[in-house]
Amino acid sequence: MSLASKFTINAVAPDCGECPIRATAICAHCQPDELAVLDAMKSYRTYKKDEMITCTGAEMAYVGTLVTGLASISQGLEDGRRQIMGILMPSDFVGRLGRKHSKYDIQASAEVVMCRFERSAFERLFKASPTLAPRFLEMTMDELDAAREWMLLLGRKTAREKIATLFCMLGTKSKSLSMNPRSTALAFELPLTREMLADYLGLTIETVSRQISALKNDGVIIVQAQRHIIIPDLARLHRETGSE
Amino acid sequence: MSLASKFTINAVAPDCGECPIRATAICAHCQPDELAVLDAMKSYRTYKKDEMITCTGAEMAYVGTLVTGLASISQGLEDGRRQIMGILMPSDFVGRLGRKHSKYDIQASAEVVMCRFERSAFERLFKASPTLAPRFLEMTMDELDAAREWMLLLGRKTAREKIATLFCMLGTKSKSLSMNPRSTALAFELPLTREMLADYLGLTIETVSRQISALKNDGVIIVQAQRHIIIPDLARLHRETGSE
DNA sequence: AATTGAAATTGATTCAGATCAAATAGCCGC
DNA sequence: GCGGCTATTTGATCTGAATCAATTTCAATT
Repeated sequence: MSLASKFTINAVAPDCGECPIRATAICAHCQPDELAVLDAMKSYRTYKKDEMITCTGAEMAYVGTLVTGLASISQGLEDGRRQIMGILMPSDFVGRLGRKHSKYDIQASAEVVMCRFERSAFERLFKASPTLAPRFLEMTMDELDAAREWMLLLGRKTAREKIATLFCMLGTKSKSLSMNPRSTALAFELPLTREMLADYLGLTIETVSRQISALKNDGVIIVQAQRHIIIPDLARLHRETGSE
Repeated sequence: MSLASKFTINAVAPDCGECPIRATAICAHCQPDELAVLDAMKSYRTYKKDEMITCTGAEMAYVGTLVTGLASISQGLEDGRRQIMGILMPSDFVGRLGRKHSKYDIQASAEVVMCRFERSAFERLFKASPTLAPRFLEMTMDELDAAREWMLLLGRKTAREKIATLFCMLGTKSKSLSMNPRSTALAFELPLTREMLADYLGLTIETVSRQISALKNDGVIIVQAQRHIIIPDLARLHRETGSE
């Protein structure tokens, strides 16, 4: 059986030892005994693209880790304006401990597999565990740093700088994952629609589209098939971000 | 000796039992034995108005709690644009555990007294303590929620809504502290200059000033002596925030 | 009370990004 | 390969907030 079918089709929870995000999720530092407890508690669930994982005010029966796919955390104003506060990627944790009702909308933007734990049971284990809390704290502090970096972007950067900053981040991430980190040119697949980009960057889709075109025309990026972005020179792109 | 002179003039650390923020700071849940350790470790330091408590890239020898006064956490773009990511008030914690160098500028906006701990010693105690980490996690999650709420404000609210949202928050806080929470009218002292308001809300000082004047002309707020704000009707102000 | 300097307001104008409105490009099922 | 989608790009115009430019207010000092 392929990994993909194991994780996305059957939604049968495989052994934690085979989990692709074992080293980076909330369970990263768990010892075998704790892992066995989590293993027994967990259940997998698949969410289709665009399905809501939770929404503002809803009771959260489960917390858990995003195993595969992509999701957004967002908040809306009732007139339709929406701001995405974060993009959830594999190994990110979903659910705020100690809170019964969600403050945010969390929506799958691609098919998602979650490794879920019943919330109150998880909270009990969390209190007793020597490894879960430190890892969770670390992850929460990283999220806080990311949120603050985004506040600078939302409050003070121009539309062009916003796009450049996001592409620079995605490029840097793809570089760190790539085989050949010495090469200056690099590429990545944009996992977000123009609408999500707009809601993430505090812009409209039209402005997003125009600024991507402008960066393309200026040779800072190469756009292939709308979603495939090539960065010929990351340092050049970085100079467009307004930072440092 | 008055409390004020104890905390702001001599900067001699008083006993934790007398500390005005004992119940809400990171030490809130400490038992007497732990408190004694913290008591022995702590030192007080005063920062003058506008003094930098730390700045981006600087090594943080100390972490600690803001006891009195007010400070801002901010990040700047080298062309002078600046975004305030948070306002630190008494009982807020300063310093990110596990990080040697500050990512942010932290500046006193009024005379500040900090209750400080040598960073590495505090981190050692933190790992061993049964009460510090849960409290710190709780505080960090609250900061993350606040940051995300601010992302919605920065990315999607109009200038008028931004001002209304901040005033509504300050008004609500002052109401919860007030003697007479039943009264609909309430007042507070704005602790921020127009420049800080602008850097916090992602606006210019001119726009801040214009929108405050507009809310005043529309009877939503009453402004006395530039910094003293009266809210005749909190529900009316809330309707201007764009939320809910 | 007069002086001074910073903080805040107000006015005139500009401009970046939003809004309104087509046109074009991909994509899926048939 | 052909409709019928939806996503995206591009164009024209409008507008909210920024910028530029004076005042005015206030607080501190003399």
